[in-house]
Amino acid sequence: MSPEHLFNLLSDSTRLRSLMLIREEQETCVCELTFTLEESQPKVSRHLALMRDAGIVTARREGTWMHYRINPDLPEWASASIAQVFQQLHGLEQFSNDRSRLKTMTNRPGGVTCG
Amino acid sequence: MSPEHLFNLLSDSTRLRSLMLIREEQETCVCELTFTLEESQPKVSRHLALMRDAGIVTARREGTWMHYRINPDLPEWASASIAQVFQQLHGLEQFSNDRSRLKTMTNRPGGVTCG
DNA sequence: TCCATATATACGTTTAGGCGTATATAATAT
DNA sequence: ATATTATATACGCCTAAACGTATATATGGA
Repeated sequence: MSPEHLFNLLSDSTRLRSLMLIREEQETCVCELTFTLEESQPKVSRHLALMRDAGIVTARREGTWMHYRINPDLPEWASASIAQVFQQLHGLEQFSNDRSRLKTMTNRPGGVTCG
Repeated sequence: MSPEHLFNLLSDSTRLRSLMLIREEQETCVCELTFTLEESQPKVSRHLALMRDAGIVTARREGTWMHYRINPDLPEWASASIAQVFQQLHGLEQFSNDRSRLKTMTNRPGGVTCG
């Protein structure tokens, strides 16, 4: 993955907000993202697929749920850039609002089942 | 400027390479960028105009030359993100090659004329 | 005034990318 | 088998954005 490609993925609102939540929560399923972003399920899935295909996130199935997390095997420049960027964006209102909204969600699927 | 917008600007190769050089050199004129990137003058100018319009770089005229530098008045999250990202990308071959090529350029217009 | 150099912009074309909607797949439960 | 829930993908449409080429603007010098 080239830097240009990474930044292109970060340049869409749905993807950036999703990624911020995924990172915050370690792992997030599609239904949590559609709820939080208030976007349609196909829209969220499509954007997650783009990030998955690019290798920026990985997917894990648990029953009918798909849990997404940031790919732990990203090249150093990529994971460091993401980590630092997200630290800078964390305080912005948009992302703060998203985190708050996710907390209001009921019936969230359980988190990591062990390791 | 939104984070999405910033990342969109960083997602094009011509803009990203230009910005890396501008940051490295503090200030860079259009002719230095067209020489280094081996791209057409209109193409480089167009991309610089996009970054200028977005407020990510500023332009300073000196005779017929236009010198571009990173806008010192960017919001904190933006300037910090750029600084950290660029630190991570600095070692990548593409940008290292660009820096080397710029050094081979003769007749470069003089740098900052004072302050 | 006329020319050369450096840079910017306009125009038309082409491609990439996002969207809504419909539908397909996958797992689970009845 | 069928239904339900969660997710993914396909299709057609529409807009944004990049490109090459031509041209306009701006500065400085003869």
